[in-house]
Amino acid sequence: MGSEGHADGTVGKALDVLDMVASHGRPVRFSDLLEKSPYPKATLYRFLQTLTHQRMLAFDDDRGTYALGVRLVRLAHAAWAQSSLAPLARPYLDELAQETGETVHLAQMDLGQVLYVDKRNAARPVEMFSQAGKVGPAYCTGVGKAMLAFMPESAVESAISRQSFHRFTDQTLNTPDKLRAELAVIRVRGHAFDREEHEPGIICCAVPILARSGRVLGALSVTSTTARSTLVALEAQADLIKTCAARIAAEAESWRFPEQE
Amino acid sequence: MGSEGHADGTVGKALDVLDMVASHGRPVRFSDLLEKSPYPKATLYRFLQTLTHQRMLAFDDDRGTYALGVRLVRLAHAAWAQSSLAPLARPYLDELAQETGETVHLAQMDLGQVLYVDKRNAARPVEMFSQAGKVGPAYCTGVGKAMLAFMPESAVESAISRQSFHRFTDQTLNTPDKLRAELAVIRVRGHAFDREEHEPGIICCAVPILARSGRVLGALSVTSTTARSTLVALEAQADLIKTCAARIAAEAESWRFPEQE
DNA sequence: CCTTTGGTTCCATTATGTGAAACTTAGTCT
DNA sequence: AGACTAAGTTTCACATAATGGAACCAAAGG
Repeated sequence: MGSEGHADGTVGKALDVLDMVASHGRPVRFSDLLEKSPYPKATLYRFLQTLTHQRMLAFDDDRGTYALGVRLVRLAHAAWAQSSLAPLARPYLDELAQETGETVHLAQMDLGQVLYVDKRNAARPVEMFSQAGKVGPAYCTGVGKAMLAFMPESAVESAISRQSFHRFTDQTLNTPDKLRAELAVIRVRGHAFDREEHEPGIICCAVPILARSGRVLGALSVTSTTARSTLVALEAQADLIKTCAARIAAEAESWRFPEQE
Repeated sequence: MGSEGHADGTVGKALDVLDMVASHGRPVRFSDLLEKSPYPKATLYRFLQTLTHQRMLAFDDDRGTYALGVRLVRLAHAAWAQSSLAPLARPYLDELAQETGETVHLAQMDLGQVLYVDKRNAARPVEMFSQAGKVGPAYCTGVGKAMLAFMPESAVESAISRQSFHRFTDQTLNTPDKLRAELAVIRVRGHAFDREEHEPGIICCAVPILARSGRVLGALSVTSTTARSTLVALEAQADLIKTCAARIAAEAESWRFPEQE
């Protein structure tokens, strides 16, 4: 949903419109947007024109609908490629997936939500935007809790205030207090579990990726199913995952200026 | 780079700045951008502030550099998911990759360039340049030529005028006329080859994905290496690829309104 | 033929963006 | 240290560009 407070300036509003189109999920007509938007007809119209002209949106002539444009996919590729974490973590993910034989996720925190930036699937070798770019809840995923546990107090509270605490399964930590207690445990243990808290049958073990300064760069997880593995078995891999995370962190740290020209 | 004519309005300029950051490839300092940009200091500064505040850019405090922000990755996921082609083509790509045992690409045309929107790796993975969101030249790739061959005259000429005709290999079609001649052949034959025109040792066979109206929706290709296969062997798969493309087209066509609410 | 719904254009008003210049650091040289 | 320079940030008078109510147009429906 939109309404993230104050959309500064014209660009802010335009991007807000972009988000509205995105959140609609499928191509959307002018009048549908008009209802959702706080902007008057003419204003919204102009934004859509501009964004379409800029290829951030694509207008389908036949159906009269707007959808997100290809320019975004281009930009996102660049964003992914020049992000500090994902590209350099690639070989490490490969290795970890190899060693564990399970699905591996790399995630970052974005505005209180978990943003998956890369993935290795046990079965399916290469997945792309179908998976990278996906967002998920922070309070009931391994990676989410791993990151929260090591973030500064203020950031954690801000993130907590953004959680829905929807009860996905009966294992879901559905109150701020339960979550805070869990985070304390994770902090000393060094790794987080997902005990079927988000999806029944899905379990995982996750660790944070920490810079030397202590700042949370992201998180790394190994996911399995109750049919195939157990929490105990996953915990046995915890050190392996931690080592991997440490190596990614080290690499990220040492990546100071690959020298220009 | 840049200079795509008229950056309409404030949003246009802001997006222009976004592209400048993207095209730089790695995190960029204010002064570097200042040099490249046509905007005066204060103006550029304000844009960067706004974009950063909107999380379209991320500012690295330690290094004082700007990079593309995570919001883009989110948006791109949505763009990919609601695009008409890529999500519904997924199972077909899986199948084609399975059947051929080779690398499969799905691409669309964007502003005279090839935009790869999905990919399946060969069982024996060949490390190549392409990934979703990546762009490539149209005049020397199989998918590019396949699409051009079936686009309306005016669109083709507009695209041709945007090509660099850089000679990547000695097989590269390096003039508009050579390309036009090749397109005519492709048009009757129904499929395009890449005869190591972009990368030495890399060959492919590509077909367009056409709507019933004749409009080009995208292209599909099977790629291999000269070490492992030949053009003749690839051509033997042409019908298979065409069938696959036809099925994707049919699905795209029938996808009229999955009915709302 | 008249009405409604959905989309596009006009244009006076005013908010917003603009950019030269002044200012504040942080860094370098002597 | 002190003086100089480069890099980044803020100010402010001004003009441009965004705003949105209202008028307009085009299909669909009665």
